[in-house]
Amino acid sequence: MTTTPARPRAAGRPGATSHAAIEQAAFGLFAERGFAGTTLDDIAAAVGVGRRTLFRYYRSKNDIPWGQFDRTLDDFRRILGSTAPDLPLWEAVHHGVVRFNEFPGDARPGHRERMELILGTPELQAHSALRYAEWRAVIAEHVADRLAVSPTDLLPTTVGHVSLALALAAYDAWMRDPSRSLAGLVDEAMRGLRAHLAC
Amino acid sequence: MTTTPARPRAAGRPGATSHAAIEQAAFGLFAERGFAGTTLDDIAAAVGVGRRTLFRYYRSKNDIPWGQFDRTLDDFRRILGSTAPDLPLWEAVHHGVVRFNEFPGDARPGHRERMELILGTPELQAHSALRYAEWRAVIAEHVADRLAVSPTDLLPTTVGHVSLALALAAYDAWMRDPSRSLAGLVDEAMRGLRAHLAC
DNA sequence: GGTCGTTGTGGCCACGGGTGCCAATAGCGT
DNA sequence: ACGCTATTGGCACCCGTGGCCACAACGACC
Repeated sequence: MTTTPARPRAAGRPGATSHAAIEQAAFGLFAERGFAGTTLDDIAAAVGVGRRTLFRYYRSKNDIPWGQFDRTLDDFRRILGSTAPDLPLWEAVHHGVVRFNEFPGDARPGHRERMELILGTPELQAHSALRYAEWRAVIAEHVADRLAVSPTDLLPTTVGHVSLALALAAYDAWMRDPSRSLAGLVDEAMRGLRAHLAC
Repeated sequence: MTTTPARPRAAGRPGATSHAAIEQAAFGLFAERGFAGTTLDDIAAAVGVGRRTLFRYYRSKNDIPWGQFDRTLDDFRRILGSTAPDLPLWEAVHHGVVRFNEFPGDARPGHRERMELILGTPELQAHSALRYAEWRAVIAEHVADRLAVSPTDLLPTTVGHVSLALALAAYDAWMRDPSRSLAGLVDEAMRGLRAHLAC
């Protein structure tokens, strides 16, 4: 009889904050005092919430700059899944990576600020390895699917690692030259690699 | 008149332990109770030294499994420097990476144990990103040298990232199948990549 | 063999991230 | 009004890390 709501239904005490509110407060403080110079107490105070509560929204301090990356990975899966199946595999994957890194003009500054923080802070560089592993797995699964092999085989994991390599090289360059487009840099990195390997 | 000793001369109180002793004790405990399950107090007690002293030998707990990687990087630099200058660049780099990962038979078990720990422990996977960056820089410098460009240009950094990608894919496979040779896997990863990119 | 400079040691303390526990809270449906 | 339930947030505690500093042990030199 109940209309079986899609969402599990909202019962119990309402949340005191949101991911968006936390990230906004946190990024403000990071910009002011640096990542290491900002304590979780600072952030909690700025959000107006208990320190303990922060851990209910993010697993760790290091996770805050990444936001809800899980969702982003779902998008990535969808992008790869919608590439033309008759495109050569390497082009499909490359295309997916390029599209994944295309941001609408107004989302740019935010994304850049986020990546500057992540790529410029050693603790975060290290932590990011864990996020990258999830990203690589998405690629490996797509490659394994198209080749009908296991995602843990050498080729799918290799393509995952190499795709990440190109993306990170592009980000490195983007940090040095903000005027370039990220997608263009990923493209250029791929062209450079193919020339390097004498394709 | 003094024979101007190469080493700066040993004065002052002698060290109470050594890197080797610490690593041996630490690896034993890690194998027993896991990395996270081993505290620095445990290690210090096992070595018979104050906890504070451990930080004089390693910058952090995470650095213990990596040993003195700086030295290893010096070797790597030497290996790359001694590749034939008439070899195509990509082959020279690839060759260097392969040789860097060739271990004499008796060094194998130790190296494998070390890498199993590093690659199988999330905290260490994350921390390793910092070591990898140094490793990549060695490659980027070599490539930049041979091409007479800056090490921060897109191509050198791309080659650095991609070389690391191949090495890590090979290590992933090695973890799954210890019977394969690491060098052979790096080689196979490269062949797979070139085929993938239709070289 | 005492004194001095040098170098490594290790205890103490403070800070900050992270976790388990649990009582308090605030909406919902009945 | 009452219970149900999800969320909050305080408290205690562990552990890695770094600053500080007194102290130990050696070589050198007188």
